[in-house]
Amino acid sequence: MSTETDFKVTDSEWEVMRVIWAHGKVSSKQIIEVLQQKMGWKPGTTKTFIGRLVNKGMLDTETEGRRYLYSAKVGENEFVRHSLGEFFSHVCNKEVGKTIAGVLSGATLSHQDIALLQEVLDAKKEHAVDEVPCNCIPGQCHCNVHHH
Amino acid sequence: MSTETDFKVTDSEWEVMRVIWAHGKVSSKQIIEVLQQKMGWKPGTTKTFIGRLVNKGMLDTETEGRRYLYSAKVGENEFVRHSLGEFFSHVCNKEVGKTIAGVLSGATLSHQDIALLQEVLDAKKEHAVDEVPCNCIPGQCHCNVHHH
DNA sequence: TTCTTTCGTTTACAAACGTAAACTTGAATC
DNA sequence: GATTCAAGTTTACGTTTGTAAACGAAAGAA
Repeated sequence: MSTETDFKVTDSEWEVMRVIWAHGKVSSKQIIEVLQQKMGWKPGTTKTFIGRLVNKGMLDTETEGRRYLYSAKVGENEFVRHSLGEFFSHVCNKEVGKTIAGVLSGATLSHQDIALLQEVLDAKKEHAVDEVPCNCIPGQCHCNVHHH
Repeated sequence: MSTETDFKVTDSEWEVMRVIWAHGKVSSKQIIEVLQQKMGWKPGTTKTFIGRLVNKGMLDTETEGRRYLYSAKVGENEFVRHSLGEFFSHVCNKEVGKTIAGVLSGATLSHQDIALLQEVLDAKKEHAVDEVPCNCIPGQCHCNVHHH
């Protein structure tokens, strides 16, 4: 029963979050409907995830008569950004650029996206370094293998 | 005891994988050492994770005398790319560009990285679309909320 | 050859997760 | 008012994960 937002949700819970983010404020009934469609979940299943998300402190609840209206305590963008950051903690800093280039090349992008990316990239050009320092411990990445 | 590579590892197992990728081919002793350092894991803990990775079909084992030398069945890049793809399955296609721009702006990049990214971006410019189609089901993203 | 070290395998066990039914309680209906 | 419905809460239960000790067998040391 932590009151803290620990920012850690499972894949299933993420499905629930997306419905909530999409609506902003939504009843369990609606969440259940959407996920019954997409995931084939029984109402009870969705109820469990909603409950767990409330416990994890990811959701705010607003009483509407007898029922609750759920809303997210953390915005979707912020959440995605945070999770991506966690993801990249598994990757050597030296590789981040290439990794991003990888996703980029696989993504479908609009002209607007490209303009935005170009902008960000241009800004980056200003502070580019000659070599990104490796942030891994010895033995956990190629930059720093302890060859016996 | 699946023999299939299911490409799904936990955070802890990922730590083990990184050591293996870094070395290419490595003994459990070395893995244990590295992770005792980084994670403070007891040898038994690391052994468990190695065993589970073998079961999951993520590792190849080569007998060297009595011991094993472990190596990854899947390359780190391929794996990271795959995992990132899974990650983005939680995000509306429409948002992918902005999301990438987000990580990009937070990353430390080398001149080389930037050159590569510029290249990829330029290539993307050719096939940019006017609007990225939303790939979400109704009710799970802003593009497609079912307003009652 | 016996003792000890080493390394893979088994077993352990609590917490988290996926999946869901059962229960409770206030509300709406007959 | 009794019955039914709807929604949140409890309980359930098998699997996965985190964390590790115990065990067994082979290899090296004495």
